[in-house]
Amino acid sequence: MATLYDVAREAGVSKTLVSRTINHQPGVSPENRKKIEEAMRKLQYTPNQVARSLVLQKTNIIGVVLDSLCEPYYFDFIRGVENGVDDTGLEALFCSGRELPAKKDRMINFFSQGRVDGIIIYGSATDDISIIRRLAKRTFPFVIVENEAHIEGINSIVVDNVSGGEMAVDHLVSRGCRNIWHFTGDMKKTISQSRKQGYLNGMKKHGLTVTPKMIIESSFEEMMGYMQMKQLINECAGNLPDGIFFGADVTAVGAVRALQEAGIRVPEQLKVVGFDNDIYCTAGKGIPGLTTLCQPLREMGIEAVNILRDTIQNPSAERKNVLFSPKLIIRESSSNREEGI
Amino acid sequence: MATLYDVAREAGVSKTLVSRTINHQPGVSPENRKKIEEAMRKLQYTPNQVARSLVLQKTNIIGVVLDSLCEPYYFDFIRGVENGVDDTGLEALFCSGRELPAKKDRMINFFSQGRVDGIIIYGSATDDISIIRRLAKRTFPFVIVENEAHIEGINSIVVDNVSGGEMAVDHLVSRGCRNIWHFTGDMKKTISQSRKQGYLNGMKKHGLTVTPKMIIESSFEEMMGYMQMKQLINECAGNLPDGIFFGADVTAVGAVRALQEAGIRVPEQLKVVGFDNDIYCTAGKGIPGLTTLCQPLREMGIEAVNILRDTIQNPSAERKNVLFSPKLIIRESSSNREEGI
DNA sequence: TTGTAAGCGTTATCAA
DNA sequence: TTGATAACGCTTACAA
Repeated sequence: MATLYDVAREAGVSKTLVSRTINHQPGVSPENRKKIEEAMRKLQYTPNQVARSLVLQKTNIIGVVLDSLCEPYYFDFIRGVENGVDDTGLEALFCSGRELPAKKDRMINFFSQGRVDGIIIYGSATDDISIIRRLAKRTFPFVIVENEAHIEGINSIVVDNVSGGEMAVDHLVSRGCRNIWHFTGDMKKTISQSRKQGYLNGMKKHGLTVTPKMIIESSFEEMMGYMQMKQLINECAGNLPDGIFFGADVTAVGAVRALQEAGIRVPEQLKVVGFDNDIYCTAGKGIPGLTTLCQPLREMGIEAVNILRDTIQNPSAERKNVLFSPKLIIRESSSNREEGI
Repeated sequence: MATLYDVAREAGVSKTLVSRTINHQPGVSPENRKKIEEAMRKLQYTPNQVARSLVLQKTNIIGVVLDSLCEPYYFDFIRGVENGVDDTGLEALFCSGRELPAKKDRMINFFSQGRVDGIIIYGSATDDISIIRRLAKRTFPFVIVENEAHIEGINSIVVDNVSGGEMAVDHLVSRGCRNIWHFTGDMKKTISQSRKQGYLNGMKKHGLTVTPKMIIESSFEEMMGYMQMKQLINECAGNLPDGIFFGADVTAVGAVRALQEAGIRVPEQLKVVGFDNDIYCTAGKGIPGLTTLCQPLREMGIEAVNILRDTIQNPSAERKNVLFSPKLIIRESSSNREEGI
């Protein structure tokens, strides 16, 4: 690979002039500029960005660490990040922690050793919190998204999952439900904990009592929702709830399938609210449209980039904590058909 | 950010010893090693990998450029790449060209300016070929995947799409079809061109004539398949084919939906073969299991990493061209129910 | 307009 | 075992 020095020699000028030519700076005579451009072409010169990053002390890259790159759930967030860097001169590079805390730690370290100007860390695993805490001790710019880690002095973007849970209960109550149960998400994620808290708050607000059996600890897997619902149908026979709030759409989809198989009609006998507006997991599944809480993931991706840019530009500026509100999307799974709603 | 020099000063030793300590090299007395480690901790020292990359002339990164990061189709390939770099000391960083040739060009340039040791370029757009040709003129290590670009002296990994098309026709013929039509994929992708060629080869082999109306130029969109099939049903009324080979599952899914709506039974009246084994687009769609040609995308991802590692290690070695075979997966959409197959 | 030289944060060679 | 010192490929005062 030809270097800037090679070009200078070939063109018979100093490195300074070549550097200026590359960077479209003034102070090069037209003749020399032409000679240099010719030399660059002849030698197939490409500037070495690593050397450039070293002297400029910036890479113009932001690193994005997700839990997985093989999960449609992240698509909107990824799009947001991609749109966020558009026309900023930055590029976003993505990698995944593959749902393993050690791997995520590794990727965060990888990036933070000067390889990028800042990091976006997506995910809400409680295991991540110590990793984040460690990173927070340094001055490296980063922003966490989704994790309600409650760490002082770091950038964060979260959805108000507690109020989302409350909204779900409010909605079910408004549709006439009184016996509302909750399937949690994976409780090792802070979002699941908050959504559960929202459920509890909502129930309390409406004067509805919650007993332990009304809360089913589930996960973010369709099969889990299916199996647990199936078991519930067996165990509770005639004592099923009239409404269920699921910590995630994917769980709801599995559970609704179990209900359908058992001949229990949704929403007539049991109303359902999910979380995430996960169109990939609901599309074409032959289940009623799922009422759900939608997170503005694309906007969050854009905002993550913006916040990070601010911190990179002004590292001593105060960190930001942004709270987005989920939006209730009402569909068939919670409708009152008999009332024509 | 503290530098190696800061650590050396703090520990009262030379940079050499600090460097050796970081890299776990011999030649440091235990006392000094301890002092240095303490200083590193105290200063929260993190080695600057950009500086390291500059002097070592390698980054230990491989860049992966996809057409999109928001497309489940790539999941298996991504997994393959992730598995491929495991335990190699390399990391894979992903980005997307967002289906725009200019953007893809930009990302390839971005990577190839010394920011990574090698690039995996996925996609078969004909627009990409000039980009690749340009990159091929340089010595930068890369491997293209999927694109049958027929460029000398570069690494490539492709699936034998021609033979895939032939296999599809063979299979339909073996199931009694004689009037077999073809919905192409996006014809701006080389894979679509090859699959069409395979269809033509197969038809010829079996002595079946192909007229222009039997080939429908389609795309990789479900809606496109749906609309075109609908139109075909209107136009051809009683003259529909008895078998269709689709250049992609996603198109097939749309078309089958149109057939179902028109009361045309698959596979009884019309047998269908797709391409890609795209479980995300077929799952739970309430259509019969789709007979399809499966590409070993995960293996291809692993192989891409391996080939790239070889080229990085030995840049003067001959480039490799690897051909994977698609595998026919027989499902209900092409079954002979009356014969009990 | 031009070129010299210092420096970015590392590694590595070579004396001491 | 140590520590100068010269790279790596670039940018940027500063001087000419």
